[in-house]
Amino acid sequence: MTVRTRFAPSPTGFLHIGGARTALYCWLEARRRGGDFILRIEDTDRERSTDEAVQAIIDGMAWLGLVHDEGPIYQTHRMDRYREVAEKLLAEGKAYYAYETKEEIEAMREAAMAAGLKPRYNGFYRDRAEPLRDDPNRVIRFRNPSEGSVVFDDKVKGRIEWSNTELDDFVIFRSDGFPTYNFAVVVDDIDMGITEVIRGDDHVNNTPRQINVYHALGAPVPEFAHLPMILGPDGQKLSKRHGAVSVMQYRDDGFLPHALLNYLVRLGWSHGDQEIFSVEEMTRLFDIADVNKAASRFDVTKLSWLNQQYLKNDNPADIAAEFTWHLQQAGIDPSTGPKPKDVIVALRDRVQTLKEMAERARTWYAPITEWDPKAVEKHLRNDTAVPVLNASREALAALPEWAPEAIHGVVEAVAAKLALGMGKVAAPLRVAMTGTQVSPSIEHTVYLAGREGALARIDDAIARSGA
RNA sequence: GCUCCCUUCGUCUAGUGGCCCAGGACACCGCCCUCUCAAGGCGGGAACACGAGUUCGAGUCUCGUAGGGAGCACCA
Repeated sequence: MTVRTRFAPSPTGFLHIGGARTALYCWLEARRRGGDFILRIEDTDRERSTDEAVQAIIDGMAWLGLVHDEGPIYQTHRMDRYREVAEKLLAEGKAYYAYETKEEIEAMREAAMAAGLKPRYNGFYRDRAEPLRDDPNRVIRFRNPSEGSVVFDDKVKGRIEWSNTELDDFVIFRSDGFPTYNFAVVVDDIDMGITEVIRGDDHVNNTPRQINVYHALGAPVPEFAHLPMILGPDGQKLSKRHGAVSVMQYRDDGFLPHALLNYLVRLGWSHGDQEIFSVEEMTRLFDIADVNKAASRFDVTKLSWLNQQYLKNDNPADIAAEFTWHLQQAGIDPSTGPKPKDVIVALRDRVQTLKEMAERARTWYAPITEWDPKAVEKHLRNDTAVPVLNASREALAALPEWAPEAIHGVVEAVAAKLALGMGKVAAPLRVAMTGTQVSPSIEHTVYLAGREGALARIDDAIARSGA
């Protein structure tokens, strides 16, 4: 039987970090085992579900490259099917109608709590052969086994046993005619042939009752794998106050999709001491059974390190498009300066995100507007600055080929000619090119300014030297 | 309250009874390299929650304690 996994978010917001990891694990498990990955939208909560959220989830997954093989399948399109299955259960006596009001149920819960028991439905209508009647409070409840226990072997948590006496006859169809989650998921997972249910561990408690529904329906029970939560850096539940929780926010902040994927795959899973995994390696090495049981914390610092690893090792041409997008986001017109891929080569050892890179690249796409007074004072207004600038200008103007290596040769030649150290030559040039004391290596800094730009900036710097 | 789950350096983790007076990575500190800033190299400090037990031997198995989490809806 082919493996089939699914990612089943409810469309009530953007795709967040936790959901993305769940989707990643589902996707990887399907890929490694040659199976299918299905996207299902759990939109039966009419109050909170929105079309924008559906789109946001699809966009987030597309950016990450987590493509589904089937779907999206919408639960709201399957109402007739849920009804049909509920009718079947009713006919077989595996479910029954109940008529308590919400207030009565609430009173029941409170009484149980007061008695030190867990709040459960008391089964009032369970064995009462009352004729069907119309009632605004009519719901359908599942007839849960009253004895024995449910045992399942969770792929990440291990063996879990649950006594049926802990479970009550839960509602499978609400009075408003909509199915409830615990019922709809089972019907969906059966119909879609899901073999591995991979989801957040906030669902472990639901699993035993769902397994009972599988049994009632005579369907094979799938494998379950419950993933531990991803916490914020402070160990608290991840939320907006921790900063970015939306996957798309990470794109906006300058992270590469595969860097995020790499970070996420290592959060709760490992393969020996390996830290860097290409997507291809992940699909080969990842095994849901190797996932850790304990929750983990989200650490942007390590994500940033990983992001830089990819910035440094990817082919610049491959990330040029993503970088160009960031230039535009920063209000920079890429056509007014050097080729993005050249900028990447110069800056990738110096920044951790594409957003930072775009910011630092600004100096080559527009005239210098701010001169650091300290830089001007220290490196332009001294005895050697003007001679260095003049000699450099002359050599640069005569350079046959405008390339970093050639420019490096010019800097060395000027240093030799004036009997100065490299630093004495690079510093004034750096200030001339950027107005600051910090930039990539001097040959790249000059190169990126372009010949015309570099000569003009040198002239400007000489003017500012006070000479 | 009840049920279930979790617990190795600050963080992510390796570890499946002897290879562990616990390894890697991020972060941090120091040194080296160096045209600035980085990147890189080398080195350093830093953890088995606690207590019993099983065993010749426990981070690894069992029980308990403490701490943390999840769920207990006509929400998913």
